[in-house]
Amino acid sequence: MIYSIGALARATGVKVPTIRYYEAEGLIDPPIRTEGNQRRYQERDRERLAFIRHGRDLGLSMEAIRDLLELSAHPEAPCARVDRIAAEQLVEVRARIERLKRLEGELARIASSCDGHHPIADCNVMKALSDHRHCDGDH
Amino acid sequence: MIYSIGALARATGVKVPTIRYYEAEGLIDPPIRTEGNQRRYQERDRERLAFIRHGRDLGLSMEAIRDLLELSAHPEAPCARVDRIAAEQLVEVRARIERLKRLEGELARIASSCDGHHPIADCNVMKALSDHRHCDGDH
DNA sequence: CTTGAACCTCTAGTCGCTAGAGGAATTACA
DNA sequence: TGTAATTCCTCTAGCGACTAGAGGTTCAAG
Repeated sequence: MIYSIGALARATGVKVPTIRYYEAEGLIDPPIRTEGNQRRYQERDRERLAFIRHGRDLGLSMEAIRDLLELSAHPEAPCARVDRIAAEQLVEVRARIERLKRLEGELARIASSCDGHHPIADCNVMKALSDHRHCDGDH
Repeated sequence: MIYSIGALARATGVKVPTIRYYEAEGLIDPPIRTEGNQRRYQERDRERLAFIRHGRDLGLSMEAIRDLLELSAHPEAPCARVDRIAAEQLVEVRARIERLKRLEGELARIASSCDGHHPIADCNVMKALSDHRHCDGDH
């Protein structure tokens, strides 16, 4: 199976300019070209791009993905670093969730105190934003 | 109370270059200057900056904050738009939490399947990243 | 063979800051 | 009052991870 850049984009869900960007950043190899200078990709390019996409969706940085791709080139090495990258990401995701939950609580409190009908001068949303003392969070 | 830019930074938790950036972006007014061209802020500048900071901490975009500041200049208008901005933000925050929770689940599954001791070729983390079929999420 | 979609490169813009250079003003202390 | 440390000034450039657009070329279908 041979893909044009657009076909590859459809097959992986990565947009065309993003594919070119990944190539420029060295995450994927420059593919072969047609006589007319257009990119043509193969199955293994599609697999690599799917790997990248999945990692990005999981919140991995391009840096982390670059590391993983580098590691995958040495399949005989122990996978301790692979494990660590995943674990670090998990810690970060959990922290983000915690933080967002605190924000959710405060936003819910703020938003529910407003019926949208009184003048701005009396609006509790505005008051809440002006005055941080009501918050329990540490933001 | 008069603040130098550094004192204002300490008082609000907004970093010095960020204050200058907000000024350049028109979120805060250019303050008065000393003879030697240094910025000097007053209480109301501090309040406005605290408002901005609080909004940013709640995840509001600079755009949304700009809108709110604009609205606050018309304290007699009804606060329906204020309410809508807060409600929209709440919806977004909840969506972000949902999404992150799905990622957390997948990352936990991936990370727990790896003890860090086997070769990369056999690593489940790498396999999971290469192959999206095991995921239940829609990412 | 023509037409229209998809492709090419290149530059610049997005958001919300952050870092650094190179120099001037202010403040604290002797 | 002198001087040294700190803070301040402007300006430009960089970050991550793309996205948009201009202006031109190639490909594939009919």
